[in-house]
Amino acid sequence: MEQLRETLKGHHLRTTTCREDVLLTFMNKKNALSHGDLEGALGENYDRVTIYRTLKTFLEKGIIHKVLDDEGLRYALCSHQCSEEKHQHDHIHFKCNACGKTNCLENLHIPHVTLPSGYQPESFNLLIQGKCPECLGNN
Amino acid sequence: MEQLRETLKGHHLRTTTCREDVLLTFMNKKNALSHGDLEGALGENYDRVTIYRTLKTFLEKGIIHKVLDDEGLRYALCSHQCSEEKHQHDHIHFKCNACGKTNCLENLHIPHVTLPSGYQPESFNLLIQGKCPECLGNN
DNA sequence: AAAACACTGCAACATCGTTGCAAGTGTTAC
DNA sequence: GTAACACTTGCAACGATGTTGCAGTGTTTT
Repeated sequence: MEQLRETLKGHHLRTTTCREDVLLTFMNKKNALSHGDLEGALGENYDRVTIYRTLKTFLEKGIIHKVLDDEGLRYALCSHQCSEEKHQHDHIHFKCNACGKTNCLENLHIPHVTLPSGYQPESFNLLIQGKCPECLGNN
Repeated sequence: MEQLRETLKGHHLRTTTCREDVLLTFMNKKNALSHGDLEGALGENYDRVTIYRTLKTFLEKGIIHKVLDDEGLRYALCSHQCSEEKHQHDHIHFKCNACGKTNCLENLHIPHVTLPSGYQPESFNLLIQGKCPECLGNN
């Protein structure tokens, strides 16, 4: 709980109950969350718009990042310390086609890809879809 | 023009002017297109809903596939012959942050990634963002 | 304590995508 | 060619998603 406040303070944000709750939700559920997920979890306490704005603020400050799969947009906590100035997001995300959850695979990096000449890459994002260990275990 | 009809026939679809026009638009513009792009190009001739349904049908039949970047959902022609039964889409997409266009890089494949044990991958999707040759040339 | 600033909720709006239904069109069989 | 059928389209309505302006409230700073 103190840690939450540290995180917010560290990114120059005021600690409000909404921000604490959103951050807490991200830390409890470990997978990526959509606005709808958060609204489902916290919607009785906070306005839809406030949740949108909280996500936008967290994005700008580098607390969370976007995660994309074929179903749409979600968000997940940044693992390495990102800030407003610098984001480091050459992520691998894994989406399970059985349970539908999407996670960051933290400790992998994306192998080098040789692009055709003339292309100047700036960021990489790999989405792998398949079955996650938990779903395979339940067969 | 005949080729269009062949493509539609080959996927067991009736040839209608809307489907021909949508297909033609994909073949002329080479980058990935959103529903909005198509509505802008063809909206005076066809209803919004019809375009949505055409995209949905093309997706199901394997004529186009989804392309995701940080801005949302687009569609692009399938290069290899996909069908209703089988899609092969381990794609690399390049999105230019200057002009905003997203393209498939056809001739590259995604290098092998070793996943933690327990994960069973089924498909791979790599999005690279940066600057495209055309935009770099204009500096 | 007052002024400046940031956050929230509400209302309204814009965009995006879906569904049901009636009318129209392409395809097949004769 | 024509009739019957199934598929496709346009319209209207709806739901979901995301944004903006503004007034009220709470925080910081001095």
